[in-house]
Amino acid sequence: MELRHLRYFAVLAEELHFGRAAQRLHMAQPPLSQRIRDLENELGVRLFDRTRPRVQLTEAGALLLEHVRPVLAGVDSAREAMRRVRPGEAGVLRVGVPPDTGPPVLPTLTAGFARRVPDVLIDLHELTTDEQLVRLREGELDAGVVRHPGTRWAWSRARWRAGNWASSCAATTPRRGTAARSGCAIWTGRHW
Amino acid sequence: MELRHLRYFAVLAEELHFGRAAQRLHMAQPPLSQRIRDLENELGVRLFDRTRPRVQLTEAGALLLEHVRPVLAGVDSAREAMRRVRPGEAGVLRVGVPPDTGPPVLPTLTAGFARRVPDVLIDLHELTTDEQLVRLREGELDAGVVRHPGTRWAWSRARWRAGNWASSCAATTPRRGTAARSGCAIWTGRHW
DNA sequence: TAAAAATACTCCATAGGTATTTTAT
DNA sequence: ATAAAATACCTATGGAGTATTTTTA
Repeated sequence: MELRHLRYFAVLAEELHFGRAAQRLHMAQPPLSQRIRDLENELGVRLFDRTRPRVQLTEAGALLLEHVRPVLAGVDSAREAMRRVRPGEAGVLRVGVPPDTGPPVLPTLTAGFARRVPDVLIDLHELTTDEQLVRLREGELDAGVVRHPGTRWAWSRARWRAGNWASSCAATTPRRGTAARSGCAIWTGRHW
Repeated sequence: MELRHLRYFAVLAEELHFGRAAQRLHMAQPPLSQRIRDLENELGVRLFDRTRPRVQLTEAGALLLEHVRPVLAGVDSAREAMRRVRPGEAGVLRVGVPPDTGPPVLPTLTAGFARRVPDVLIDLHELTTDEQLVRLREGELDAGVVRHPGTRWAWSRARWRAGNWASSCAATTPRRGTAARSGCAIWTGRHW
């Protein structure tokens, strides 16, 4: 049993739908089914009832969820504690944002990022996408925020695979001279 | 970050010695060093001080340990809860023990096993090793307890690799007709 | 019949092992 | 010089992906 299984279980317990849960977990549906099956096999207990029209938690599943939630919360708080150990160490993150990014979006982005990465100062620059690309190439920006026409961010999938998934924050490593030189906001160095 | 890393970290934090910790974890020293390094890289924090004559927890390491202990305890209690969900389901475990197994050993074994696997009844039979082997082959026993001349149980390593490590309890799956037919007490089906 | 979960397979990332080197006393 | 941890390299298990089948409403 690994945290992976518990995370998957917790999300599925919320969604009660393998397809949607897999989507939220940025993965395909079959591996999610497999991991849940593995967990059930290891514990020797059926956690979800798939016979009904809708997937439902079994009694055992509900009981497990009560145990799993504090465990996952504990892991999060451990991460958080480790972040606070190195205050300000990570330096400044220079971010480009579209010029017309209004109050509903920008505060949400910065607040969310600051909560996740408290030891990084955000240095915002209002720039068009073209300008952002130029400065990213020049190493004058560490990250760029883009608004995608669709409902999802264009880079979500790629950033997730690169290990830098940060919700609605596009972010690269803040160490100067290393990031952005490659010409995009994806960086594989540090997990946030 | 997976439970694997946290388990390794917790043991190393107790032993403060990579070699001994690896031994306790039934693994070689290099992979332990690697996993600890991975954890340190992911958290961006040094957890152990290797420069001193003895390995020591850093301040960050000590802080992490406080977070990790309740997490691991929570996982254990989750497992425990899942075990209690299926009372008696696992059936009867027929165990052979040497005829001269006295009070200090046998109660420890049975009590330890009952604590780990509360939903299995133990059916003890006093038998010599030869008799045990015969009955294991015939499917009349599920497991055999042997006393090894050395300080460790002969099967420990093998059982660990098979996923059935159970401290000082030799145990196979209690499902009749499946275990022991292979002629030994090792079974890879169910993790306890 | 349509939607959703399970299965079959393929591939790759990561964990573990062995041999060796580096480091610190 | 010795003990211990780190590194290099190889192997293999397990997890994720795609395609497909099964199930059930």
